[in-house]
Amino acid sequence: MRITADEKQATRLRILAAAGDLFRQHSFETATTRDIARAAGIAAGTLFNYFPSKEAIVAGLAEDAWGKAHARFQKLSGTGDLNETLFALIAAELRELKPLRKFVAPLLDTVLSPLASASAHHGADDIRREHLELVAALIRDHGIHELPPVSMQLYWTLYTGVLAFWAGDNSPKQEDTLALLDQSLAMFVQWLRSGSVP
Amino acid sequence: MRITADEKQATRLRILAAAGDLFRQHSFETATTRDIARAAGIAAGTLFNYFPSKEAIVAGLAEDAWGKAHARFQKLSGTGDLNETLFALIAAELRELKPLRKFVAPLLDTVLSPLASASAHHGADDIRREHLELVAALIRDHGIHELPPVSMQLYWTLYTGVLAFWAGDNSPKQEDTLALLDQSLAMFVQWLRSGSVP
DNA sequence: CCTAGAATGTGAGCGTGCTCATAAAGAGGT
DNA sequence: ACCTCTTTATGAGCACGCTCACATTCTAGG
Repeated sequence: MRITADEKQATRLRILAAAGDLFRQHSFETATTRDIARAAGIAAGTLFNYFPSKEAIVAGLAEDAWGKAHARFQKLSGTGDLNETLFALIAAELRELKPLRKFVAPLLDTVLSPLASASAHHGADDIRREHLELVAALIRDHGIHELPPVSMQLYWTLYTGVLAFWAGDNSPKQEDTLALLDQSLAMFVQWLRSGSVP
Repeated sequence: MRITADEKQATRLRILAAAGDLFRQHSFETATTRDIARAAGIAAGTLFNYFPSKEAIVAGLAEDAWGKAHARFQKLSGTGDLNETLFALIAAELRELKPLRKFVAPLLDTVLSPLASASAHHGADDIRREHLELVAALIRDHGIHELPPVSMQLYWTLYTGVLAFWAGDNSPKQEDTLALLDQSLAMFVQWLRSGSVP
């Protein structure tokens, strides 16, 4: 049984589409892997030839969204101050992630504290690395070259905190999240500057 | 079948002790609820008359530790500045939580983003409320009365971030965690002051 | 064509956390 | 003593995520 790369890619996309639909209609917990497999037209076990775990399916959906957001951000990357630039980046991410808002929580538990778990989670780790490299580059571009050692850990904590809040934010247009994001970045950038000047 | 409150309390403590031992010997995931029940001398189902979920057992262990830490903190609550006071509080907590360090991670996933889930998790929610009230009181005691609206959300994000780091910190005496805690509090307090002065 | 071998699909089955109908065991009234 | 009623303990059983021995399907070499 040999199958073309096209067919494999098609199956992968069918799984992602089916999973997205079911996660939206039900929830991450109530949509079972058996349901997803049936909706994608494959056997229950086959699902795990494509994704090593249920969470990895969400990571697959999320990776797409993050990729799109970064592509879009690179294009209109203006020349505001650091605050505004970071805000624009994360706002772009939230925009792309919006369809996944209700079921990204499982990912946060996985992506969150991975200071010890180097490459435990496959797709999720890439998301983290890519985002952090992008942010580090932006910080450098704005003239801050000597970061306090724990800077990026602190940044990541604040970033995931905003995402966690956003996932449960029921204010009209998730405007409460934007307020929290604004304050988080203000605090972080102020601290960055005060730490690198002396 | 009626049982004295003493017997119930004794069973509860036997469960907590057995669970603590097994979580330490194995891990949160590999120690099964059946194992815990057998070690406590009860049937598998009886366990769930005492704790609504496996995570709730960890919450029970943790609640004890947090309580002890707060009691100890109240006694030697000196009159340092806000930074030092918060550092002392959290350091006291970490000291008491140390035996649980390897398996508190499941709690963080539960306690972490609970901005939406009002009272979803029983013991865990109490831990959060108690800690936040204590911190809010300390902030007030140090002359800061008008908190920016998202202050406590930001604080909680930083606090759980430190705990998550600590849970996976393999540096000699978890000294890396203390460095992160120091910086986190410095950033937070600096931001608090700059926000409440104007 | 045929056949050997490799890659992928399949679903029965495992161990898990947790539930629920039922059994067992007191406390209180007569 | 006896019966009733309430509370707790029990373990068979459920649905889940995931695994693995096997079936199935295609390619390649003759």
